[in-house]
Amino acid sequence: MGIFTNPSSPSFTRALHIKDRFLQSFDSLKQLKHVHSQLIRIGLDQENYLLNLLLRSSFDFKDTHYTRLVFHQTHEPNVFLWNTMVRGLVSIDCFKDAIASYASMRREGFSPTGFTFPFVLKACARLLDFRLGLKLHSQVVKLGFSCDVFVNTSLVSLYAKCGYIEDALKVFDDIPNKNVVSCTAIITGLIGVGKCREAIDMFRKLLEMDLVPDSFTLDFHAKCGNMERARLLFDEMGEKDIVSWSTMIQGYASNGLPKQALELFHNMLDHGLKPDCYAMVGALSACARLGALELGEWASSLMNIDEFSINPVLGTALIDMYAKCGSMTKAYDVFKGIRAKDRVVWNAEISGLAMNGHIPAAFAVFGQMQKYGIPPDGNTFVGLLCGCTHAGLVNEGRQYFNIMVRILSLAPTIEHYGCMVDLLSRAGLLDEAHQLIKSMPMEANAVVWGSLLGGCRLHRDTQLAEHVLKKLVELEPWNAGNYVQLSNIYSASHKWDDAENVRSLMGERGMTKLRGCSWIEVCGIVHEFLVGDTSHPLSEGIYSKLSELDKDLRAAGYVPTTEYVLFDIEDEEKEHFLGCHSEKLAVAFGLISTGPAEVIRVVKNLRVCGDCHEAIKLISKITGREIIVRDTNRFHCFSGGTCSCKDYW
DNA sequence: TTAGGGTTAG
Repeated sequence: MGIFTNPSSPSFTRALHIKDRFLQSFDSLKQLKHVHSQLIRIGLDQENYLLNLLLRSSFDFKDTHYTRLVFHQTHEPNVFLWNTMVRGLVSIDCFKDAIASYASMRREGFSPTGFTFPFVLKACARLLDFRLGLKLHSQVVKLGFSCDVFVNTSLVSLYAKCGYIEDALKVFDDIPNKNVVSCTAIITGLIGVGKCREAIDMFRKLLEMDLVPDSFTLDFHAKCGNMERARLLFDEMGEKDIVSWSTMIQGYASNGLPKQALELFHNMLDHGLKPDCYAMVGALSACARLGALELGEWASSLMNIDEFSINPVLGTALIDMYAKCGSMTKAYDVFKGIRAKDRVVWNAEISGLAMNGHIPAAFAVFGQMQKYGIPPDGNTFVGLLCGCTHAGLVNEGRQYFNIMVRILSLAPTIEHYGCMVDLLSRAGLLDEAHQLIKSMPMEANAVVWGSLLGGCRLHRDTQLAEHVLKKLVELEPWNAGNYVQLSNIYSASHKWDDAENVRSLMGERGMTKLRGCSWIEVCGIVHEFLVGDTSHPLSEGIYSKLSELDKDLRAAGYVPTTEYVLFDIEDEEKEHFLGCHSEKLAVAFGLISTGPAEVIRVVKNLRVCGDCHEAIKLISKITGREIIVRDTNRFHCFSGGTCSCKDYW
């Protein structure tokens, strides 16, 4: 007889009160333990119903020591308690323990219910234990659960995850009352084993029967890059679950729409939903793209900090956010805290250090990675080679490339060749870079040719540049950037007519240059500036700060480097044009709107201009401020009149 | 009077 069947019992009201307490969530394990002590005090600590609620809540804090204590203090556990134990262990990723708990339950003579199997089958699927799966399946049949849609869906998922799609299909076909969840399981299974045609056929069939969840279709549109269509569907959805929100946020972030991703993230919070791991990764990757450190830190604070140590995917997203915001000290703290560092975690740290110009540290972390026995992969070497490129370390780059190919037998991808071409081109070894492109086992893409073109510009090789440009135009005739770079080369060599011809060609083909744009985050708000922008509410203050700086800069010996201007116009006009490049506007805004000890962090959508680079170096000296500019290629940390890139970029 | 399967990430 349960406590709630007898309202006249003196414990009834107290038990009801405690039951209500369990309906609310607990902020800490301490609060939960307090309720547990109340149960003991009033003599209800053997009341299985209440103990079950306590056990369930205890898993929220991932403290297996305490959950076991609660379970083992029960004199006569019932099947509900056993099920909660198995379910809880699965929920905190302790799959082997969950299976062991199920085995104990059987040993103790308890017969599993329809609720037991989905939990234990999930543990089995996560461990990819096909043999155990077969045993469990036979128990399902023996105990008469072969018509239960929940149990069968778990079996479908288990077989599919283990790669036995035929068995999964057999179970699926026999489900009498298929629903949206069981259909999702089979489509995912088909995609997982690469049976995409079958997956699409199934998708179509189920669409007709209205058995495809909206979150699935949403993800489909997002993965195809069609965020407008995804948004339409999302807005039409009545009940939006956490998966739909996360899918949308992630979709925006991975389709280059970080502002929309963060807007939706805020929206989700306004709807009273707590972000899950997926939404968090989406939000962090949006912040990383925008270089929005404050926003990224705020977002991460919405989740228990331990989660970032436990879940390496979350940890990596946070490392990446800090790295892309130029805050490697914090990125390193996160890196150190991650308990089970997989290869991706190590790679993120190495790439972060490399892109921030901490090259010896990147090499050292690589050394540690090897010491811990984590085998590097191609991505590890992309990070290392990028580091070599930023520091101009040609010999080291060649060595890493050789280690990768000759010692580790890793096949270089086009990205590795791209890094090597970049490294050689920047160092002025243009012929060698060109030869490398010709010897590549695959066709060079626009990125590889683009690196060589950048080298041609840096080392004033107009002849090779013309050749490269022809290749680039073939590969991507729509890309205005190629024309602009050639025009830059001609302008810098004072070949104004040639420059004009290229620009006319652009005009004829109806192309316009991607406009320079910079962002700066102040008090959690991202401010955007275009070249010559006067739209900002504080525009007057920004321009007056710039003219004030101009005087100080000239007094400090700064001469505008007019060769960075594209057009053949008068020097005075060129200077004016340079004076309002987006990165300078963002820096000036940072100077007037942040405290004197704050670091100014700017992100630019193109490479930082050479003149701005010189000017910002001096601005950092004159104002005594640390200024970090992230461009499409690397970080420039300006301090005391110098830049971390040592003028090599 | 208790609870369940699938989908979204670095």
